[in-house]
Amino acid sequence: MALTRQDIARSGLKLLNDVGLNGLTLRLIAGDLGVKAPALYWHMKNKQELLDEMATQMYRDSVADREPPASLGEWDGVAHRARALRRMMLAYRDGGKVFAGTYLGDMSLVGPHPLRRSIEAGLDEGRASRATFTVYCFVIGYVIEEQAVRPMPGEFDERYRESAGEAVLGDADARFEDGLSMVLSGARQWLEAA
Amino acid sequence: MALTRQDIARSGLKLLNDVGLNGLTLRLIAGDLGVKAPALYWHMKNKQELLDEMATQMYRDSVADREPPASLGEWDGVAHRARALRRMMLAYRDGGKVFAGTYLGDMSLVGPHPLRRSIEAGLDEGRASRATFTVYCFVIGYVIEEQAVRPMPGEFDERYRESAGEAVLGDADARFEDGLSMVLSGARQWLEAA
DNA sequence: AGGATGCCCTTAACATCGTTAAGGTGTCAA
DNA sequence: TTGACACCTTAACGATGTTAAGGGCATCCT
Repeated sequence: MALTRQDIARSGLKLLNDVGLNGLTLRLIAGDLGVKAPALYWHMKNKQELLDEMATQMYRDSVADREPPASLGEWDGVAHRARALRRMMLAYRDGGKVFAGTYLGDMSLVGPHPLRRSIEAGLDEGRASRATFTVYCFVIGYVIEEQAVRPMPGEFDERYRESAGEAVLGDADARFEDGLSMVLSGARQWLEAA
Repeated sequence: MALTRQDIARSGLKLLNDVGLNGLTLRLIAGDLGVKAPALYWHMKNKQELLDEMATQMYRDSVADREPPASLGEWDGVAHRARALRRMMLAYRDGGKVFAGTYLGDMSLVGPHPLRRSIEAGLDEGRASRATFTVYCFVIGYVIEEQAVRPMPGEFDERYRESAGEAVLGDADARFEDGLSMVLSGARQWLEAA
C-alpha cells in the first residue's frame, strides 16, 4: 500500500531513539519503510517538512494522554497538560529539540483553551493565553535542558558531571515539579490580579 | 597570526545572522577567516565543539550586559539577568537553538549565585538554585518559541500568521515581561514558603 | 478493448557537507 | 645544522539532502 506522511513521521520518531536527531537521515527512514530515499519527496518537499510532521505526530499521539480527567479543576488540568507535554518530549531522544519551535501542521490538535470555563465566566482570553503560554515555555525550556544532560532516561552526558549544579543534576522529576508549581502559582496569581 | 578558538567562534556567530544555523558551514567560517576548512580541526575536534564554543562566546560577550547595577535588589537583579539572557540570544539568528542545551565550556562565566546575599543570610542554596533555574528555563523556552515565529527582529514566519494565537504573535517584549513577572513572583513566593 | 492519465516509486546523479590522512612551511631551541 | 613542534594546505573519502528522468500500475474515458 502507498505511504502516507504519518507513516513517514512515525518511522522517523521510532528511529529517533536509536540514532538521535543528528543521525536521522532520509535514507535511514526510507530503508525502514522499505523504500528508497527519493520516494519521500513525493510526500514532502524537504527534510524540514518531515521534522514538522514528526513534531505534529508526537503531539497527535499524546493528545489522549494530555486530556485531563473531567473531575480536575482548571489549574490542575493545566498542570496535568504540562506533565503530559514533558512526558511526550522525554519519550524520544532529542524530543525537546524536535518539538520546540517546529511548526505544528494540524492546529486543531491544540484543542480548546485549558481555561475555557473561566474565559466563558468573564476572564480575559488574551491574558489567559499569556498565562498558559508562560507555562508552556517553561516546560519546553526545562525539557531541553534536561535532555541536554540526559539524552535518554538513564543515560548521562558526563561533561556535566562536575560543572552543573544540583538544580539540573538531581532528581529530574522532582525538579520539574518544583519549577512547575512555581510557574503555575505565579501565572495563576498574575491572572487573578486583574 | 595564528587562529584561536575564540576567533573561530566569533566568526561563526557573525555568519549566523546571514545564513542561519542550517547554512553555517565549516568551509564558510574557514573562508571568512582566510583559511581552509581542515585548519579548523587543529583547534577543535568536531563541529559540535564549535557550536559549544559559539554558545560559550555569546555568553562571554554578554557578561557585562548581564551584570545588574549594584543598587538593584536581588530579585530585580534576577529580572535584569533574565532580560539580558534574552537579548543575548535574540542578537543572533537561531540564537536560542544555538545556546539552549549546549555545553558551556567555561563555567566560571556563570558567576556567583544571583541570590548569594540571601544564601549567606541563611537561604537554602539548593532551593535557591531551583528557583533561578526555573527562571532560566522559562527564558530559554520563550526565546526559542519567539525565534521560531520571528527568525530575526522584524522578520516573520508567515506560516504562523493565522494558526498562532495572540500570546505568541503580539508585542514580543511585552509578552516576555508578562511571563517573566509571573515566573519571578512564583519563584519568589515558592522560596519564601520554606 | 485500448490508450491516456495520474499516482507512487526507482535509478542515477549532483553539489556540498563533516571529517581524515598526509604532507608542507615556518619558528624556535639545542 | 638539525630536530621538534605549531599551524596550515592539498587531496580525498563516505554520507547527506535534493533533483531529474523515467518506469510500473491502477483507473477512467471513449
